[in-house]
Amino acid sequence: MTETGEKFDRINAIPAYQLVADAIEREILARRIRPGEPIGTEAQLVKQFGVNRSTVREGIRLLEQSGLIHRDSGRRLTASLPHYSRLATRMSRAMLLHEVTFRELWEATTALEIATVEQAAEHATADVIAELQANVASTEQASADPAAVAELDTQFHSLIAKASQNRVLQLAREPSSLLIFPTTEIILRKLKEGVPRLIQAHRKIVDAVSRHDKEASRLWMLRHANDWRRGFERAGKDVDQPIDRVYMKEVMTR
Amino acid sequence: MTETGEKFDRINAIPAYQLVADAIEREILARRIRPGEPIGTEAQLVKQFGVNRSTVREGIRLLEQSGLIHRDSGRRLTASLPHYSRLATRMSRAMLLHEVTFRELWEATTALEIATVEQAAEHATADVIAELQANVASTEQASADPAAVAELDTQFHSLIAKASQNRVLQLAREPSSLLIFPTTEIILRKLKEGVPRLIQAHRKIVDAVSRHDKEASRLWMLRHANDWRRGFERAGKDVDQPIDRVYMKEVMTR
DNA sequence: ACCAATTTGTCCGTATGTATG
DNA sequence: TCATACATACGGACAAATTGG
Repeated sequence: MTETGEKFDRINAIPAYQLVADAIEREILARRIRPGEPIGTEAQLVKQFGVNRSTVREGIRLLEQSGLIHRDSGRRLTASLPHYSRLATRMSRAMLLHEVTFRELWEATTALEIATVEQAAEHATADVIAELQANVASTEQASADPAAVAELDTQFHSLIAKASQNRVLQLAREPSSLLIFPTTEIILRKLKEGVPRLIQAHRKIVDAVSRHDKEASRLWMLRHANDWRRGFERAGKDVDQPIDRVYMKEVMTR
Repeated sequence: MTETGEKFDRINAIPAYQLVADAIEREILARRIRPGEPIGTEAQLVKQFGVNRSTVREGIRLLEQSGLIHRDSGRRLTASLPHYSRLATRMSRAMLLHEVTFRELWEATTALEIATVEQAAEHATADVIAELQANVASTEQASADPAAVAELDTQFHSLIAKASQNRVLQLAREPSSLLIFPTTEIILRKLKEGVPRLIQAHRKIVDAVSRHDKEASRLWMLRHANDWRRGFERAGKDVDQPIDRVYMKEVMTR
């Protein structure tokens, strides 16, 4: 394979479409093109890069997927901030393909939710607290409908993340939460006592957060997480099995 | 714009290249194409989808970027597991573009590293512990060279994540660690006492993990994190400023 | 180690639908 | 309303690289 007296490195010809994508990406990351600004039309890019139209288009597809560019009202290509949800969805899919277990998900999610609620207790504003209270009220109203409660539970934890005012935590918690919260519905459907316990935990958490009580926030989030895992086990699921893809339809569809 | 007596919904024509990408993605996510299996040649896809080759190629670019498909040694397209590092890099870039602050990064990273080291204390095997000990020994050897120490520090925390045997934590911690660990070098360069303190913390953490002592692991990781933040402040940086893109070159280059 | 078939990378030209001014 | 610009999609072509005898 490799000759003894090699003098030259292997030439790795990078495809032109990749170079096009790299060039545009560099401009955006270096902030020479700001989010919201137009990239230019395909014809302009063809002229600037000196490659064919098809090549430019392939390059654009690469960036489109990563969320760095975005076609505005159908037409113009503009630079954009990659949105969290998009990235989170990809991460979730990767986790599914890697067949992670519920235990792994639970451990990570618990740690992240606790860290998040502690920050929420520190930084929550009146606005967000009002939203949280509204959420808890809605959950009480919907307590007979497991699907609605599960949906509101997901929203509750997103609001806590919003209250934390920490975008890194928001970003880090989203992929696992996307995977784990759908199981809430299954748990609630099987366990009668699930809904009242969930509502109590949520109410206590909102109380603690609104009092800026970090310790109580942490404690109730921990209890909430433990309930959740116990619910999973009592629903007859094995925490060491890969999470069931059957229940994850919502993650698979874009 | 909208007429009063509308009978039909707006037709949103999804581009053909997008449909091609979606179709292939569905097959992979549904496990009808397993990771490692070939997708087929472009010509075959042209025949199956009944679209032009350029269209197929654009669709392929979308999947290529998301990591679901991969060009093997030659040119063949095969399905693949999206690798963590690839996704983590994208997340890191998103954080940079969103101009997150060091404080946000520090809070999230601290929470994640502590959760990770606790799991490591529970699940670490002899193999990984040996790797950790080797890492600490190397760090002691290299203690005069801040760049080398920073590099080994990053590796140390990756090994802790490996020891945790929790892939979700591994995935969740990587984006923020990619951003925060490069600052280590800057801190170490400015603060003489940084290196010995880092080495001591690492040694204590390895000790605690190898004794499966969760409490001690947590404690020393927390101290390590606090050192780090104090170092950042003493190096004259403001924790509430967006992280400096100047120091993040390594994240920007693929 | 050579050769033929296949496959990818790139290019050209063209047609069509549609958003914008 | 209409003209223009632009993105989408198609068909065909050729050179270089890879594959599999």
